[in-house]
Amino acid sequence: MPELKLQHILTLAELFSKGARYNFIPITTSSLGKSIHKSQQAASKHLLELESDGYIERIRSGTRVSVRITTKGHAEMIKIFSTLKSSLETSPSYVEFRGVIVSGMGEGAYYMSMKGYTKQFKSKLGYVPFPGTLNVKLKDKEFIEAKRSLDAYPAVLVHGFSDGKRTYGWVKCYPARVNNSIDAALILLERTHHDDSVIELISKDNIKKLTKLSTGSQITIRVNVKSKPAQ
Amino acid sequence: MPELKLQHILTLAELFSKGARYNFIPITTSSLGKSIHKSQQAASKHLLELESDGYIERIRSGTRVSVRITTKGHAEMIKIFSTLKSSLETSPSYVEFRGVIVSGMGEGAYYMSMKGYTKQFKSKLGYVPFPGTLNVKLKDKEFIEAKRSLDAYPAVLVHGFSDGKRTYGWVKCYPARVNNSIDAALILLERTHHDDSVIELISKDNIKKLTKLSTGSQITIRVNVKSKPAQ
DNA sequence: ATTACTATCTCACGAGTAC
DNA sequence: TGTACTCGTGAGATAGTAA
Repeated sequence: MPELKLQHILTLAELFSKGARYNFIPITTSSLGKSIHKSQQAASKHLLELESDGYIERIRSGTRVSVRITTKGHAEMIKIFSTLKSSLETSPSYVEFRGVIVSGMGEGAYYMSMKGYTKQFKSKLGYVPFPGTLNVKLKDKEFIEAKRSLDAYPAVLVHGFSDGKRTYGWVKCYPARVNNSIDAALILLERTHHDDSVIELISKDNIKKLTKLSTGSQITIRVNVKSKPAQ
Repeated sequence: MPELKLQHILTLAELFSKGARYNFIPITTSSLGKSIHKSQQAASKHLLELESDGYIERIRSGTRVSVRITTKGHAEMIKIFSTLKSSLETSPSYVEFRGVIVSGMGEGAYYMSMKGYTKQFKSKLGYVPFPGTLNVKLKDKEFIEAKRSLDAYPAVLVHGFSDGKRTYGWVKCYPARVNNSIDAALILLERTHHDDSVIELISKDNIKKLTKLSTGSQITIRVNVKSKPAQ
């Protein structure tokens, strides 16, 4: 918990940038005000307060005023910096879904077994999925919303195709982990037959068998989002 | 220049810590208030404002409220973090003095040539100094103050000694660079004959000859302070 | 040209409280 | 339990201005 007032952070940072850590740096309140996008008066007050709180020292030589950051000021800055750093770093980079298994093999299974798809699964995911998708019903709004925002993240794109009679839409695959043990892929279909509250998973193996789970069981799915969302 | 209000930084950092970057995290305003050391009302207002500014999203499921940080919120946090990071990193870690040469060889030269000192100089600095100290008169207050605070930093300590008749005080040596070209050492004496506005330098060679400077010339001395001041 | 005072305004915060 | 309204207080910012 920093004792340094939040509104002084940028002022102190500016002084650091000017090299005021170990040397007295001449500075005017109006130039400082410009740097921190505040008025001259605000800059003056900041210096006054930083000084009385022991974060900086000041020296006047006639008209010139020079400022140096104290050890305490340095320490305080590091403290805030570390707080932000750790809060940014401890942030896990996956999207998690929780829900219950609703059906073993829906009609999705049929489509996903078509040659036009399986060829691409093999080359892009490295395997031909077990014939049957696992459908998971999301119960909480936050997971449904999370599913909606998933397509802002990079995915493995399996293109649609045509078999002469009709066309089949694209499939976006998000490598995922089920119950922190089974590798799978969460798939988003161009043409889905489910509402937003259901997600579909494919996997090399039969997830239900491997996990000994059945319809009604609760499961957790994690999708890694290493990179930043496209924007 | 962050658009994020400064008072929201710690709130947003707290949400990051709770893992709200990629997932909706359930949170109550009172627990959040405690975390940021503000009231429940303040926390509520922060969330409201962060939401309307587009830094977070919220979802209510009945009584439960979940929060997720948006890409914009993430970017803004990174921006502030980078600002602080660069201001801390660009900070040079030396103390600089500027002044004019005032005398070639003062009485300091006599003492510094005594065996009791030269033996230690040889072993601790690696050389026997040129017989003669360079005295530099500091004109600006900030340099005089900088000299005073110098002894908070680690130095090479040359112990005092006695020759039977009298004792000679310790000498603190701060490895330094003159005019960014000559290696030397700024020395602080236990018993000095100068006032605070004069610094003394010793060097392996004759600084004046090497730099072709003479009494009255302006010179710059840098003393590295890699480590943090003792405190 | 400076710095920093005074007055004024805005807004962040907490207390109380409705829902 | 929760959230978030209103209201009062005071801190932070600016304009004007003295020195």
